[in-house]
Amino acid sequence: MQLTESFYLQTDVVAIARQLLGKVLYTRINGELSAGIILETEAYAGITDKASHAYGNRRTMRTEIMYGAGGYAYVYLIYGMYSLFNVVTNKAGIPHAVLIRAISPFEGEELMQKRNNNKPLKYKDGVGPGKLSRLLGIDYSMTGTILQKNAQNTAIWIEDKKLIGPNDVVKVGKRIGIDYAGEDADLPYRFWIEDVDLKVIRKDY
DNA sequence: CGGCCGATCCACT
DNA sequence: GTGGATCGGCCGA
Repeated sequence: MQLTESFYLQTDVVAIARQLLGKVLYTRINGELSAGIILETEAYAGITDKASHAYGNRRTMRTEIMYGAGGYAYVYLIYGMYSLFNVVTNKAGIPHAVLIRAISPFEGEELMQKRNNNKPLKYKDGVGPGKLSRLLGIDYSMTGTILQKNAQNTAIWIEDKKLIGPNDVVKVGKRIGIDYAGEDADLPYRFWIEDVDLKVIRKDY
């Protein structure tokens, strides 16, 4: 049920990005649980990918976590105010990662509403990499967290709850906001669910 | 609904 | 000193 180390150690980051659709991303922050169904992802293929922070084998303190083994969180701050959550993949030494771009609230909705300025949750509130981090309580200080449920007060992990139905269609397209990446900006590394069955779960939003 | 633009701060040069 | 894997408010249509 919980995704194990071997899932994250797979070598095809694009395939992993696709497989993460429909999985459930959990956070327990200071003991409080919340979770969302992953609706949109992007693959970042390491040193050969001009859109990746690790392009050209660039190693800095910020990107170092991507050079470790898969199964850890790479979280970074952008535009001074948004924490973007990535899943590190592949074996140690290969800095691949998957950016999670959208979720649909699944568990802990009252808590997420509190994090949403106490405004009732709408579908759009989980769509966008900065927004889903806010709903789940993820911030950039959590970079390096292992993606396994454990006894800690604060943890991040992903479960497969078999939520994908026969009518859920996976769409593929270019990644967002990476115009600087030249020809790599056109790679079909973004995946999202054009959902039919999943809509049942989020019909209240 | 689409385009424009300011917010805000850390890592990197 | 610079600029970003974004967001939301404002504007006009």
